[in-house]
Formats: sequence, structure tokens, C-alpha cells
Amino acid sequence: MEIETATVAAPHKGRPREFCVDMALAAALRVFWSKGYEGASMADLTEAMGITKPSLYAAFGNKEALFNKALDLYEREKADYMRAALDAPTARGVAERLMYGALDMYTCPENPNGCLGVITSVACGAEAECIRQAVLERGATAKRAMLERFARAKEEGDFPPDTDAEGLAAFLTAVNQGMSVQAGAGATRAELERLVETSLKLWPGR
Amino acid sequence: MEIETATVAAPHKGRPREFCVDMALAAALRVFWSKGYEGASMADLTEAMGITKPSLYAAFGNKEALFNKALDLYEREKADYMRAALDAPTARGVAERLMYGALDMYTCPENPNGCLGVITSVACGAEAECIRQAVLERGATAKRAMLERFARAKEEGDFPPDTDAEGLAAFLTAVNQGMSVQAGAGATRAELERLVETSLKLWPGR
DNA sequence: ACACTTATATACCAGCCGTTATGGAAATCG
DNA sequence: CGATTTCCATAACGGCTGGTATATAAGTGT
Repeated sequence: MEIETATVAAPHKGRPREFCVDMALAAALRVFWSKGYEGASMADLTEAMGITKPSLYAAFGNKEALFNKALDLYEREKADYMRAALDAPTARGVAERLMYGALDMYTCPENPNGCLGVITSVACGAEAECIRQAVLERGATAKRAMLERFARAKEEGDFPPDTDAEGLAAFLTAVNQGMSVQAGAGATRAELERLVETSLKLWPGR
Repeated sequence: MEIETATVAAPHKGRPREFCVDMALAAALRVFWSKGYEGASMADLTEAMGITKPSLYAAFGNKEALFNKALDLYEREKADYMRAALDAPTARGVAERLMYGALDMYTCPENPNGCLGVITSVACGAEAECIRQAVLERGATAKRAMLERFARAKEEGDFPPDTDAEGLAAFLTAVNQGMSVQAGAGATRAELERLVETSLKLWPGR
């Protein structure tokens, strides 16, 4: 259990490590984010993290454990706009925050393009099936939260009464996933902005 | 240049090959379709195709050439619903045919789930960059055709005059890509049907 | 100064990757 | 028939994969 959060200050005996775990993990995340789980080789990771393989294995366990910790970091730092979006007062506000948040994240110049979840869950070999399952589970959790939010929105009158809240959740998820795919395919921010604006123009209710 | 299309009938001298090129290619397509370009190993391919590696190399060149031929087959047989969709008389008809066509294709029990283009273009290692570019080019061509169709639809009054046809093309593309991602993630056909119906309910114009 | 503990660096492991050389089998041509 | 051409099967190639054993360096507490 690591207590320290910054660069140094080892509390116990033994040779202190020469790198910052958090920074190394952030570097690993960027590699996974741009190349996917299987596309990221240990050589890619160690080079980006600035450490050697034994150091990586000592600090993180193995590739799979490293990915899971990187995924935790991703959700914590990068994708918490999702949670924030659900706090919007209206369903339209939720959709706005979700889409513009995704837009910012997918097109931020210092980030890889696209969504880590989409990149990882699509097209992975048999060996990475458990990784894929873990990612899908998190996506399902996020979608469930969105669904509950839209069910509430329907009760509050944000939608016409005959609206399919589940369909709308799937719809919003799909547009975000498509935005991720197009960002990965090289779409410009301006193009994705038009996609978001078009989608919001079609969004039902006030 | 192979002339024969069926099982046998070698026109020239030498030992005739013992497998059907078209069937082998179809099998290879299914492997690429379910595992992606890099996720499909030569062992996977040869096993599914029922041939050995030297036979594969003699008949198709190498892995990249095999993929390109499989991609040709995919576009020719599976994804020509796109071309057909653009022939619909109205923009709404285009959207309907496109979405239901994608729905049928992504959920057909005898096909892998999802879109080969999405699977291949997302998250590939550096070595497959040219493959990715080839796939993206075809996607860009398809999107360009859709864009032209919607520009015409706007002139014909299918949309309100202030409509962003380019945004709508990106929108429709995004919903289809999202549908592919969700199909690959294990969504049921019923779920995707609701996604399509919801999207069409939001689609502008008559 | 010493033993002890931990991190780093080098080198290595078996296994899979895409690809190909080699040797024999099966067909047509003369 | 023999000669030729093409295909199939085995096995191997160098290179890369994720993962590790070994040896050395750099700190700790006493």
C-alpha cells in the first residue's frame, strides 16, 4: 500500500526507487490510450515510462495489472466529467455536458485521440478477453447510471411522456462512441463540434 | 489473374489447387472481422481457411494482401447496402435504410458482431498503419457519398433550410459507428433496434 | 562500519509472430 | 512413358512477445 503521493520520501528502509510511480503510471496510460492493450508492448511502455522492465514488474505486477491501474487513473482523472454531467439539472444539460466533455477529452492535444474504453473493447485478441470484460463492465456501469438519470428526467418532464429513455441513453452513448471513432480516425475538432451541435439540435425536450 | 469462380477447372498445366480460393477468402474475412487485422494470426487464418501457410502465401501473397482482398470482398458483398441506401428517394429513407442495414449486418448471427472498418481502424499497432489508412480511405469515400446525397436532399427540401448537411452526415456515421461498438460489446438486437428507432425519431424532416 | 533490504541493469527464457526454404506429391504436356 | 510444372506439407528462419534470474548499486538501521 503506497502512502506517498509525490516524488520522494520513502518511509521505510531499503533503496528508494528512482522514479515517480504516479508519473510512470500516467505515461503508461498514454501508451495504452493510443495503442490499445495489445498494441502496447512492454518495450513501448518501459520506454515511455522511463524505467526498465524489472522495475515495472516490481512496481505494478504485470502488464494486466498495470493496465487496470491505468484504467483506474483514466476513470478518476479523465472521465469523471461523466459523473459531473449527470448532475446537470435537466436531461438536455446532461447531454450537453456529456458531449462537450467527450469532445474536449477526445480532441485535447496532449491526449491520444478517442476513448480508451472504445479503443480497448473493440478488436482484441483472445488473450486479452478478461481485459475487454473489465472495460465493458465499467462501460455498462456508466451506461446504467445514465439510464437512471434519464428515467428520472422523464418523471420530471424533461422528455415527452412517450419517450424511450433507454433508447435515448443508448443513443447518447452511440454518438459518443462514434465521436471517439471519428476522433481516432483523424477528424478535426471543428468537425466533431458540428457533430455535437447537430446531435444537440436533434435532442428532444427543452 | 484468376478467372475461375467455382471449385475446380484449372485451365492450364500443373497440379491444380485443392481448395476454393473464394471460400478461403470468405473464411479469412470472418477471422479478420472478428479479431481485427493484428489480432488475427496466420495460425488463426490458416486454420479457419483450411489450408497451410505456404498455400496461403502462394494464393494471396502475404497477410496484408490477404486482408486487402478480404476488405474488397467485405465491401462488395456485405456493405453494398450503403450504396443501395443512398438511392432512397428521401433523406429519411436514406437514414432508415442505412441504419436498418447496419443493424441487420451487425447482428446477423452468421457474421461477427460489428463493422470491420471500425474494428480495423481503431487501435492498431504501428506496423498496421498502412492497413488502417486503407480502411480509413474507404470510410472517407463512403462518407463523402453520403454527404453529397444529403446536400442534394437539402436542395430538394428534405431538410429545413438551415440544416447542416455535413453535420447530419457525421451524425449518421457516428450513430452507425456507435451501433457497431455496442454490437461488439455484446448488445442484443432488441437493444440496437431501440437505438435505431430512437435515432430515426430524432431525425429531422418528413 | 557493518549487515540488511530494496531498486536497478544486463542478460536471458520459452513461445509466438509473419515469412520462407526444402522435398515430395499430383497433375498436364510431349 | 518421361519431363515439366505446380501445389502441398514439414520444418525452420530471425525477430519480437511478456516475463524473469542474476548481479550490482544505493539506500536503511544498528
